[in-house]
Amino acid sequence: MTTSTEFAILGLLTLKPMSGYEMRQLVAQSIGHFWGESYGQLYPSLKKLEAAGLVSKRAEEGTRRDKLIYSIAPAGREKLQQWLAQPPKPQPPRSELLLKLFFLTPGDVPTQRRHVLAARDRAIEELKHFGYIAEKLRAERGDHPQLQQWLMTLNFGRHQAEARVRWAEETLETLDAIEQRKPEPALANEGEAQ
Amino acid sequence: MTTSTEFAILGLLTLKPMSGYEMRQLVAQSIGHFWGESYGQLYPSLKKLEAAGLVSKRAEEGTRRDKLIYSIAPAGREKLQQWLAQPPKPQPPRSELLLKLFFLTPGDVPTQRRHVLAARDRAIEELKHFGYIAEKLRAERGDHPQLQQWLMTLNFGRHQAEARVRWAEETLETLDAIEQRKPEPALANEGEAQ
DNA sequence: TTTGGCATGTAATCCGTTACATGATTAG
DNA sequence: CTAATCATGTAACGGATTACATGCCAAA
Repeated sequence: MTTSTEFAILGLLTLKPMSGYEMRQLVAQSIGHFWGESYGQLYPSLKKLEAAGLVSKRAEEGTRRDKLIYSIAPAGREKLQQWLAQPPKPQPPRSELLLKLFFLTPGDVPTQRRHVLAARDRAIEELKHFGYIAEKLRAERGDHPQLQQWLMTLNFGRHQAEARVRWAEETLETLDAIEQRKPEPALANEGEAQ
Repeated sequence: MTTSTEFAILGLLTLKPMSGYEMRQLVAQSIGHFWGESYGQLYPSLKKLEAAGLVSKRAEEGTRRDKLIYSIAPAGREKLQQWLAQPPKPQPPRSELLLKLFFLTPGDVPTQRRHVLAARDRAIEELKHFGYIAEKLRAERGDHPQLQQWLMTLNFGRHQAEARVRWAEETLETLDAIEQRKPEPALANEGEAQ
């Protein structure tokens, strides 16, 4: 069986032959916003792929420690193509943010606000980041045949982030309205004037 | 150590005492769009929570097999409150859809279209579902103190789904434009008329 | 009578991160 | 000299799903 991590590796190797170390770097820069891979996953997977004849390895001696450069083999290309054509399986969602908002005490509006605000700020940061990457791609790789696809995935992230900002702003208004309705959570030393 | 699954359980038990089986059902209906739990996770976690004194168990004999009803203990409530106030940790994203779009052959626009279209349809379905749930909640639980929070989490899902629809529509246009630019992938028996 | 829902649980397995181990090279 | 980066790997652990095992009751 071939896992999605292994297919991700095969995909990366269609860009160019590279080492496990380079892969990790490239993942972080290019597909980091929708995919992650750790060394603990990469190196064993590369061994498996080599054993299965889907990639080939050669050593490149450099000034530092020798690199092990992997290339995708014809069999690997074929398997990858088949996989790419299959309908992607949706990953099960798991949002601690929503879990916390769902279960917080209704009266504890301040904590709800804090969480929503933090989420909004994160989304805004992401938005900036996406804009920056898109710029850079268009400038430096404007001729690459896969540029459109890269921009598609970036756009996905952008739309998602924009949605989170809108949601957060809307939710903050709701929370404000709630706080207006019951101004004070009845502290012990208040309401004495009455 | 207490995991997020265990906190989810504690959260559920603030709604009402219930059995592991009921939890599974309730999760699927209420927080299913942002959280999942399986029996293989629930039952062992309940044991752990009971051993830690965070929940209490009693048997309820009914007409069917005896149910084991769990309630949240004061210590559990306290731990939960602390956890709810901590900033939620974002889950690492992993989207097979984007991975496939990223690595597909640039010329293979039909497959890209298929994936994007399927994603759009799924998002539209979700949208309907969210609308239905929101209606139902407002109608049947219009008085519940946590209604606003439930609607917040639903709204999150709605915004995300709307964003996916927008993204898909935009992307489909891009793909159409690409297909226009190179009308035919040069099939063997075409262009003969020339 | 047999299917499906109620009900609890365990075992196998997968997928993934983190920490650890090692060691060379380079920049400050 | 020392911290960071390059570079490869393993081991431990964690978190979660799936499949399996069991069995009762109700409805078709």
